[in-house]
Amino acid sequence: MSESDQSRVLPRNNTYAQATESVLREMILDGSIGPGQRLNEVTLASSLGISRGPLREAIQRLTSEGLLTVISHRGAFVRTFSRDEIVELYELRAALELHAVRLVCARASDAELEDLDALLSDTESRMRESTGHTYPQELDFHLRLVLLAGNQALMRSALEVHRQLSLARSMSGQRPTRARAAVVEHAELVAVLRARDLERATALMIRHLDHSMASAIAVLGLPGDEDAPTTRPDERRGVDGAVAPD
Amino acid sequence: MSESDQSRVLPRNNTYAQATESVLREMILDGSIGPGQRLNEVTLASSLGISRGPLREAIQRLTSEGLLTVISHRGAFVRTFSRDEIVELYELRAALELHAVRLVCARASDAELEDLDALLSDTESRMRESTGHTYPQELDFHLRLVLLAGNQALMRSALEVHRQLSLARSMSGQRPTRARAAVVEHAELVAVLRARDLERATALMIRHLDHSMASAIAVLGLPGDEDAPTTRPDERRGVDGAVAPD
DNA sequence: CAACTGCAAACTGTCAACAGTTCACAGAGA
DNA sequence: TCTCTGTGAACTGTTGACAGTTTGCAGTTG
Repeated sequence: MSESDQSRVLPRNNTYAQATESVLREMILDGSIGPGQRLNEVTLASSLGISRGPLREAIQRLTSEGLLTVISHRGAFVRTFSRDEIVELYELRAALELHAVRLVCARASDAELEDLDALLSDTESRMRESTGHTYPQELDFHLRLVLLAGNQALMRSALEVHRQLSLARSMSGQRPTRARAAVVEHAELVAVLRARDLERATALMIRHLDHSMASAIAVLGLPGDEDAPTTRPDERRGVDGAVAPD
Repeated sequence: MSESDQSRVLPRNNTYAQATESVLREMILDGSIGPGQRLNEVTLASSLGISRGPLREAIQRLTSEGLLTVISHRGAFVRTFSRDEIVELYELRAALELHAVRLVCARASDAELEDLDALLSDTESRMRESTGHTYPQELDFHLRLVLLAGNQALMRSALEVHRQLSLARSMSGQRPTRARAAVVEHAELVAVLRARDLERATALMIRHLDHSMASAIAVLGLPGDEDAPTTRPDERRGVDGAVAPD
């Protein structure tokens, strides 16, 4: 057996069900299907050129990932998110990414942080020239940060949360307006990380996520608190549970 | 329509695929199937009284949950865990539960914390009388704590990690020997939580998880670091990335 | 005796058809 | 006109059969 023949050693990945999972996920995340929309199994299967078996298996996987909701005998729907669910996702994201910051501060090499910094200024300059086409699906800054933490389980969870938030954002047709501010905050974060200042890095990450969450909720507008939309308007808690000082 | 007829309002949960998912998960977690073991689809399906379709859907779900591993054309296997994977899971668990501690400190009512405390001393006394039959699948203390954080997304992730760690532990036939010490540490944690001392609560949780991880790895024994089992024996990092002082 | 080749059994991947449920609409009755 | 009921189309849930792959074993060859 030749050395270059890798098809035997690493798990082959060529079943319709697996391929369908990826394709479907893309269709959901790029808006081809749209939140709340129902997946018609026979239509979708024939349009993908497969039968309903593999399609249903893919649907189960994506349901576990939180991108679909299935109701018995009614079908699978692209998931929608309430305001509260988005807040919950941001809190979960904070849990994961704040821990990632701790791990990165303790483990990442100076070279890795330098790479992250370089990639950031690259993004910045590309942003200045381009007229706002949302930069291609290159791995998001936050996910790169989590990647540097060197923990695959953590990475998997973070990826899942990011996908859900990405879907949630797609519920509004609007484009992100906070991209520029975000890049600045990312740069600040990397700077203190390179100085191995865990305390300030944590504080910056909390602030950054709070801003991001506020923006996401604002752009989505509405669903609001179900029970008390106006009774206690000032007590907005941040991703770490503390009441924002404002 | 009568008021007591709830079957119409909440999503009906009666498909073979969904039921099979629960049954299979139980079989995996209680050791009926055992880590590394292969799931024969035709045997398992007929023993469950269903066909392979719903079974395969359940397998996909449990694979997403990290309890199974499927290899194309070879089948689904109950997952096994390397030493490194267990460390990663404990780090992820730390991310989730440390954040839960923050949220609980900020949000949980005194009454809720009192309930947690009561439940704890209840467990303690039951432990003293019983001769070590692992107390029934009552919701683990840590999961109750996460529940108090009031975040379903966080709870779901924590539950998934706990299930994986539960499976990992089952790789050794041995019973947990650290149960008594754990209960004491739980009590300490609740005490400082009731005092709303976030800093000490965090520190206690980190210590507790470090102990738990050490115990889990010790009881599992072996796989060890692949590359350097003895070259740098002292540099053992804890769940928060810091090198334990010890 | 060791290693390679070819075959057959066992199993997974996929499909098409059947069974049961949901939903929308037409028609009857108040 | 509005509400209720029944019916049928559309769709999901499930099944059994077929196709393709893997794996172990027997036979062969060096």
